[in-house]
This record gives sequence, C-alpha cells and structure tokens, in this order.
Amino acid sequence: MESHREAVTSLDVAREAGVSQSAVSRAFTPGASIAADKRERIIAAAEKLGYRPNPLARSLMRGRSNIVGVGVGDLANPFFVQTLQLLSDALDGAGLRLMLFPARGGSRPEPTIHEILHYRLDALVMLSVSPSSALTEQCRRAQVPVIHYNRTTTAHDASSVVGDNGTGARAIAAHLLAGGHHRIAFMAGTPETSTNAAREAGFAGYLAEHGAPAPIRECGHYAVDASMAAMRRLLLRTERPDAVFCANDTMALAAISVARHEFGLDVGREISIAGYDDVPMAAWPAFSLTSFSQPASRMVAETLRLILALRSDPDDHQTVIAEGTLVVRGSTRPVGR
Amino acid sequence: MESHREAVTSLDVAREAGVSQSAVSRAFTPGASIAADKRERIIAAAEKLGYRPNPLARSLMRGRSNIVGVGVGDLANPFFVQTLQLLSDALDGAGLRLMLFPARGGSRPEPTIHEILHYRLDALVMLSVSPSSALTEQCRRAQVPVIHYNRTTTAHDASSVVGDNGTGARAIAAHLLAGGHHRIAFMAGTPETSTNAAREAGFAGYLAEHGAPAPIRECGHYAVDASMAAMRRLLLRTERPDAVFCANDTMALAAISVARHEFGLDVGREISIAGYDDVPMAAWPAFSLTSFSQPASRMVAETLRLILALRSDPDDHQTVIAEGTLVVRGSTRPVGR
DNA sequence: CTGAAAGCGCTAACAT
DNA sequence: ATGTTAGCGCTTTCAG
Repeated sequence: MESHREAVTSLDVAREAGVSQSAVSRAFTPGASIAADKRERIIAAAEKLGYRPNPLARSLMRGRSNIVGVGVGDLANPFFVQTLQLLSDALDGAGLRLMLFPARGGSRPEPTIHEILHYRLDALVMLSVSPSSALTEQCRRAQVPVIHYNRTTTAHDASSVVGDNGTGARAIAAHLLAGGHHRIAFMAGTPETSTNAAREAGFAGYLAEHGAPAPIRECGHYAVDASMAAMRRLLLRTERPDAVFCANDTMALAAISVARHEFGLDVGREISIAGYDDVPMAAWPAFSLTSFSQPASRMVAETLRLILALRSDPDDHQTVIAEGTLVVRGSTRPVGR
Repeated sequence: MESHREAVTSLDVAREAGVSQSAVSRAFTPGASIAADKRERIIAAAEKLGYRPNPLARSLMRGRSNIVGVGVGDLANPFFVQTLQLLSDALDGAGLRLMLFPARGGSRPEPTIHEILHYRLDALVMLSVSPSSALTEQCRRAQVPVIHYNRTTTAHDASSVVGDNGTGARAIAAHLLAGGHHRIAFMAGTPETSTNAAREAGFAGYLAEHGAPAPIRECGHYAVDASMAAMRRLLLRTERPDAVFCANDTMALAAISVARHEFGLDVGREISIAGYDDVPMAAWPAFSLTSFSQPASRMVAETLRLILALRSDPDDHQTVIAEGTLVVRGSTRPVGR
C-alpha cells in the first residue's frame, strides 16, 4: 500500500543511502554539519529517487514558509505590472515563492488575506494598495512584516519603498514653467493615496514658490475612464489650460488620447501633457509622453533587500526612497524656445 | 515558554471550548459530522482567540494544498495581465491560493518550478507558455495536473483552454477581403506557438479558398520592438500591403504606431490594420483597433471549472475552446462602401 | 457523534 | 559528525 501520493520521502532516501533520516535532512540544509562524502552519497540517492524536501513539512517545522505574499489592486496600470514581473523574477532568484492575492483598494476587508497570513509568510508586500488598519493589526499578531510598495504609511511597524514623489512632481512643475505655460492644471489620482498627496503637494508647492497661480484641479482617480472624463472637463473650460500634469502615466495617456482625438489638439504644441512613472508605453511614438521615471527595478531590488533583512530581524523596518529622473519627450512644449 | 510563534492552535481552542482537539478540526471541516451546537461553541471560542486552522499543517495532512501554480512568461501583453487579474479573482473566490512563478518561454528548464511542484498543487496553469517535456513529466510524477491556457498541447494527459483561433483568423480575413483589400499581409507572432500556427493557418486558408494571393509574411514575435521592425519592413516594400493582420493586439498597436507616426499613413483609410485579443487599449480612440475578441472572463471561468474538476479527478482532462467575436473599429476600412 | 491515538514529512534539540 | 527522540498543527481512522 502506497503512502499518500506515492511521494518520495526523506526516509526513502535514508534507506537508499544507508543513513539516518535526519542525515538526509541535514544534507539538504545549507549550513548543517555533515561530512562532505556522506552528503554526496545522500544527494546521489535523492537524485536517483527523484526526491525533494517537502516544502510544506519544512515550513511547518521551521515556522517560516519562504513565501512572500503580494497584494495587488488594479493591474490596469502598467507600472504595477512591470513591478510584479520584476518582483516575481527577483523573488524567484532568491528562492522565495510568491503568493498573489487580490487586495481591493481599502474597501471592505478581504477575508482571503486573513487566511493567507497564516502561511507564516516571510513578508507581505502591498503593491500600491493600503491595507486596512484591521489587517495591519492582524499582520502584527501573525508576526508577518508588511512592506508598502509605492505607498508611505504612518505606521511605525512597517517598511515602505517609494519613489521621491515630491522631487519628481517639482521637476515636472519646473519643466512646465520653463516651457512658458501659464494656465497649468493638475489631474489628481485617487485623493486618499499618499502618492497622489505627495505629487500634488510638490507640484502645487513649486508653482506657488515661483509665483504661478494654483493649478486647476480635476480628478482622474488613476483610472482610464475617469481620466478621460476629467480631461474633457478641463478642455471644455472657458479658460482652457495650456498644460496638464497627470499624477500618473495611465491618466496621461488617456488625456493625450482625448486631447488629440476628441479635441483635435496638437499635443506638445497647443497643449502640454506630462505624466508620472515612465511606463514602457510612454516611449511609444504614438504618445511620446514626458514623464518622471520611477526606477522600478531599483525599487524592486530594495524591496527584496527589505524582505531578506526582515527575515533575520522582523522588526528591522525601514523606509526606502528611490530617486527618479525626468524624461522629456514630445508631449510637452520644448523649453529652449 | 511560548510555542513557536505564539500562534493559536486547535488545542488552545479545544481547551477554551472544553472539547477535544479533533472536535475543533471537525468544526472547521465542512462535511464533518459534529453536533450543531458544539460546532457553534467551538467557532465562538475560535473567534475569541483569533484562531484559524494552519493551512500548512492542513495541506500536509490532506496531501493537497489548495494552491494553484500559475506560470507566466512576458507580462508585456495586456491580454495576459487581464487574464491574470481575472484568474486571481476567480481563484480567490473559490478559496484557492495562487502561487505565481516566472516560466521563461520554453528555453532552459527553470529550477524553481520543480520545487513549486512539491507543494502538492491542485493544478498548474501555464499562461501562454509551453512547459518543456521534462517539466511535463515531472508534473505527471508529482501528480500535478497541468492546464494550458491559450495554448493547445499534443499531450493527452493535460487540459487546455483556448480561443477558437482558426475561426477568429478567418473572420478577420473575411472582413479584410470584404473591405476590398488586395495586398494583404500577415504579421506572425512566435512561430512555434500553437496560437500563431492556428491563426496563420486560418487566415491563409480563408484567403486561399477565396482566390486571394497568399499573404505577405513578416514576423513580430509577439513583441513590441520586433513588431515595429517588422512593420517597417512591410511598409518599405515596393508593393506596400494595403492591409495587415497582426497575430495579436500588442503587435497591432505597435504596427499602428509605426504606420501613423513614422510613415504618416492614415490608418483605416490608406491602410487597414487588425489585431487579435481585443485588449482594453484596442478600444482607445488613439488606436480604435479592429480585433477579434477573446472572451477572457469566460476562458478564466472555464479554467476554474477545470481546476475544480481535476481536484476530484486528476485524470479528468479536457480541452475547452471558447468562441470569440469580431470587433470592427476604425483601424480597418469599412466594408459597406 | 465524539475522544484517543496515530501519523503527514520534516527539523531541531539531545545525546552520543 | 551522526543517530535517536520529540514534536510542528493538523486530519483521520478507530473505538465507543
């Protein structure tokens, strides 16, 4: 009678290699003390039998799963997709598993995530979604460190990785002012988010400091449809803005689309539009979007670093701020003339 | 001295409720035989203590993890992203966890996935990536059923969910012929993939059956840069094509971009461009891409159905073909005139 | 229906 | 360095 699922266990390997079962365990544990020749014999036997340590049992014993939970909201934003891809590669390279779950943006608390926590996750990364305070509390109780990605947090027992939103937004403001614009608008993303707050504050702050009027404001909620609607409202004003800074690229691409195809405007001459993130599509000739580039790969690398640090010390929380660069393209009026 | 991670165990709940530990287990097992009032008392005690069954231990005993592995290749294609989002929601709704891993397209066998298999996965879904034959064999040995998404397979011990590529491609061909086109081109995706093969065969087949010459062929490898290059080659021909069918939308959007912005062509009048998948961006005014719509949500629903079916019978393999619809937009010359 | 007992496959003391 | 012995937290016979 076969065992559970006819799986090869460490005991099988032990018998095959003529050693104890714990020796097999040690052979598969990096730092363990075991004679080199013995280890090799065991590895050989394991290979022959097609053995692999059962990660479930291992996690149960170790009290740690080697799994990182990743909560995502709307994947419509290419910046998150890019991040997810990079993160999936990075974790894979570090021998960690990635458990993905939908984390609806702050609305009602998801039941699922509570269950996920009990996997003894090495860390929980929230990709541009803010966990409810209840969830945060649950994480603390379950001893799962939380890393906020692209969001800051007031909580002191959480890490976060963000771009330098204030500086980025100021760079955009400077660029638009230098381009000779006077009626400048700001298209906000979701108002409650820290990214939007920081970008808006930096943008408006720079304008104010340089004697420009406060920007006209519309809200696109980081969504395509809402941004199109917001852009229409902006362009139907009697005092039509001559420049629009959208709080992310998704909104900016939608805005360009509306300006060009619905209002027949020559983007980059009659109106300037700038975004934030520098997603791959921003570089397409169809858009040629001026944007502030968030260094996704560096941000992900930092996230991995935090995860590894938190593995050794779950209380070693940090906030990482990654610098970006302004990428000037054709969607904004050139400065030099 | 605290236990491992000061976690609440079923034993704690048992003591609190004054029952045996196995009773607690039964209270959390849907079909188990336990008195209703006793169950309620247990649930109450569990709630009070903040208890949840440890999924690791549960999986270890049950020999099944409630985890579905999902292998993804390049997430640059919005169709896959959309699918991933839908799948993540669907699995979540069914109480299943989603373990994401990067599965490089068919190149060398990834070491990671071999490890993932040992989680006693309920299923392994390959999103538009073909597993190596070695991997397929491993899955068989580990008793993990494989589901190919957007790919057919010759293997008889695997399921697959695909769109009706032949029919879709023929619909595009019919639409282009009806539009009065004569020099028709086909931009291929990755040649080795079953999707490309089916779309190309359907397209060329329809043209041949209707007396049209075989399509001019270039290859865009389902990638943006390669597609832009391919489009340039097509448009630099002395006999410039007046219609191009791209094997997916990613390539078609890139093609539009090149035609319009590099060659100054009026897409939809001077040249027709059609794609496949009907990704969200296809509907943007900036592109207005005629495309054959793959019913992503239905395909994902079918995938979930297969997963659940395979849970009860791991050998119950099926092939599901989902029908789509032609979505005519402005990027192709209208038929009626 | 319910409790006691035997593991799932592994790791981590504990003694050699 | 190695084998033996306890468990990790749970499910599942097995008696009753």
